[in-house]
Amino acid sequence: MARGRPKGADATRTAIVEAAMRGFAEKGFAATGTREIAALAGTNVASIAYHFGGKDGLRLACAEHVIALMGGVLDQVRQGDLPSDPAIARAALTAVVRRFVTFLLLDPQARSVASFILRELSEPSPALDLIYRALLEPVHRRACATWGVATGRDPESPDVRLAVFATIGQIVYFNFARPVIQRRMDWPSLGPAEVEAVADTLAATLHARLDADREHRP
Amino acid sequence: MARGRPKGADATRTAIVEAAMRGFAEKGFAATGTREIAALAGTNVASIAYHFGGKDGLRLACAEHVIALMGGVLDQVRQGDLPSDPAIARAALTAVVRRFVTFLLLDPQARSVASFILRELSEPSPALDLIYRALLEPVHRRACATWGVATGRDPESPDVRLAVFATIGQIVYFNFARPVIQRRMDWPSLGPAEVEAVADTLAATLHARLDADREHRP
DNA sequence: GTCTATAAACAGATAGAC
DNA sequence: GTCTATCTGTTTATAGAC
Repeated sequence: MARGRPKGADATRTAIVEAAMRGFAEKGFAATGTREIAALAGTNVASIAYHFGGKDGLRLACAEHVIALMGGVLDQVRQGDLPSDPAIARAALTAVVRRFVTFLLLDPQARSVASFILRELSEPSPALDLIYRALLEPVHRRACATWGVATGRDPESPDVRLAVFATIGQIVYFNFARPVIQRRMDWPSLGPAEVEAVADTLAATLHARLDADREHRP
Repeated sequence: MARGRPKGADATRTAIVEAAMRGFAEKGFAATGTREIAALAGTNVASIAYHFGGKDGLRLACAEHVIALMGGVLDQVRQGDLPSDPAIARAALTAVVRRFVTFLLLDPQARSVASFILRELSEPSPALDLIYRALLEPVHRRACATWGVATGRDPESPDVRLAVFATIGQIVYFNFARPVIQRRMDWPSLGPAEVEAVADTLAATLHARLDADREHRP
């Protein structure tokens, strides 16, 4: 049986998860059938129940896949000691924003990952709990800490936490509103040049906000 | 003509659309069954096919409902002449941000409306075209024009258009990421007090960005 | 216009051969 | 582990009574 993909149980698991990620991202959880996923993964329907216990188990496995994938990108954020100098903290935040928006707009895997999280936010499931604890909460907390160093403010104050959320919101918006943005910007395609323009705009907003924070609360 | 009666055909149409909006927003298009919609609307399954031709027709009818509903809110944005003074333009943008975020977070109808648009962005259908032309494009263009007055920059320059998108992104993020935000902010509920905190943060970011724009490009 | 009953296609889960 | 065949329930669409 030549299927064009590696054999073995582990390869099958991976193939199913990746096929499910594509389906869930493009059409949603309920709209993506197990038969469709199995066919896309080059296997049969029963293997989904065998490997994941059912469709819900597959959804959880996708969440773990998302965490592992995004964790690799964001580990650079969580790793290492907190910057001690405001200027360095500011540069670190800028770098994270640029790296994050580049990943979200250019990496082909990012599309399904972001879409998966977005759908979990609309229809919360146990998978969202997992993603929140392993991904969203630690990253947000670390970003708040860095923001605190950059501005001299209390990192866990409501306003700093909200400002960090607003910054994240800007970034992810450019991912999921892509069809509207491309149309309004007259961008036939969204390549590195366009991403740099977006990153420049987001960095400018970030810098303006950080500077304002430092001025008003020294 | 005999209309406005609670039991007429028009009332049935409205009830079905509103029930469908709730279902589509909470669980998605595919996951919401026609039986469930009919039951929620207090009618039977067959009436959906009778009034809308089928489930797809109901989806288009929901898009028109969204446009009509948001049109009422956004007419306040589009109405009147453009401000001529930078300070007034700045105040106008601030007011729009505050009104928009308050609407998105407090109005019960806004939740399903925003969620419907969000799902259209993930799974584009003919409804998205309609919403873009009638709603998103005019509002964004008007916001860019006001931004131009407030900062003295070219309203249709790529960076202004992107900055306006970023501002919009911040706002809508607080709508769809609500479960994550409530959890991280330790907010058991999201009422007027919490919305004001969000609005303050967004207004601060807006002001910082506008001031930076005016300084660097007088 | 509203509703019941039904049709035809679909879903996810599973038993059992290999 | 992989797969076919099948079970059970649900979906949308529709025919026809009222």
